Amino acid sequence: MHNSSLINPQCPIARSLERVGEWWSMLILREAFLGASRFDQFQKNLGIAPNMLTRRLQTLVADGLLEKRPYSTRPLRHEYVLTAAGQDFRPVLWTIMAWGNQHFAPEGPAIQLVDSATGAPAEPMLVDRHTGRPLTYPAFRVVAGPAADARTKSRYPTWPATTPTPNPTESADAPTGAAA
Amino acid sequence: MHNSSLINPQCPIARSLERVGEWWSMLILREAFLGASRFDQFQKNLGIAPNMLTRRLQTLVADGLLEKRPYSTRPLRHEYVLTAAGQDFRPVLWTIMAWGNQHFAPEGPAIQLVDSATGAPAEPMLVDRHTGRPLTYPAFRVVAGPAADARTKSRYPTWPATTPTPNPTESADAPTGAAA
DNA sequence: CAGTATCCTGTCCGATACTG
DNA sequence: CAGTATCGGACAGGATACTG
Repeated sequence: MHNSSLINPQCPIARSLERVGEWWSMLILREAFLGASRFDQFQKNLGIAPNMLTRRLQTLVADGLLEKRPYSTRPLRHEYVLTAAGQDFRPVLWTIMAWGNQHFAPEGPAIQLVDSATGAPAEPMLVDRHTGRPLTYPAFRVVAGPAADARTKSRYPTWPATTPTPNPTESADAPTGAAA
Repeated sequence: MHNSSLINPQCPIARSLERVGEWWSMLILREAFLGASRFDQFQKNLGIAPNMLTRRLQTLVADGLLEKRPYSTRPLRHEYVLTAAGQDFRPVLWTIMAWGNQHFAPEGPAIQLVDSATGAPAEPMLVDRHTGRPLTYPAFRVVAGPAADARTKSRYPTWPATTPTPNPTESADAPTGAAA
């Protein structure tokens, strides 16, 4: 999408999608996590057209997920390495991978997470970093945060649950409370 | 993308992207988690053109993430509810949300995860479901799984680390081992 | 209210050719 | 090897009109 977060410019999901929503972007990041850093590696491993690779690489750099830095000066050559923000995308990729394995890999996983030391397969699960409690629904839910604007507040409950101004179209069919 | 997993048809990330890679798909799922189920709700909350909504809803139903079921018979009306596979997408959305809040919300989070009972903000972290250990890199890594084909095996290390047939283009610059 | 049908535009993307 | 330039096709997506 071009314009994107027309209605919910604040939504962190929409904002993330603006950076990595294009099809190739996530796959390029996947390759970066795999160890690729040079133009050629991305191109061969992905089978992406060079002009598209250039474009996606540029936007990823512009968005601060990859850093372009010279590894040779004569001739001038660059490699593309993950920034801290890019590195932080790893859990997202791992979560997506787990979801894909769960539902779209009837033959079993083609790739999977394992303990590097023992090789034991690991299964990703979300917990709260502070308490360690599993992040399940409806024990946890998504609510408006401190920076929420009026529109966001009207669409997401606020906490504490002071019967937030309900969205008329939704209040009827969200019995236990809505999330995400 | 149309054709998509040209080179890595096995990759669970690519397979996931085939289902939810279109821009609107994830946002529609976000709305579904928020409680939306009717055509009108999706349309109003997203500001999406009705024909696009129809298309995306159809693919999501076809892919088994949403279920279309009648809630009225005269006139015939349908609602779109999350299937089990759709519900399982919630951790993905929450992880993306956390990443977006981390890096693209300088003003603070507009929405956030909280404990439904206490309202205490929660911060998602990935752990292994079986051992509870934090899924960090490089303690954990992505390797070829049991269903990996030849190409996948050549691109991902296998475990135990019997010096997997290294990808010539990558072996040089992946010192500690590559992941994801 | 819950969509379907039609038309149009933008751009993602692939293919190919070219350059230092 | 690491890209840039150009061309064309397919389709996502928007706008609008229409229906029971």
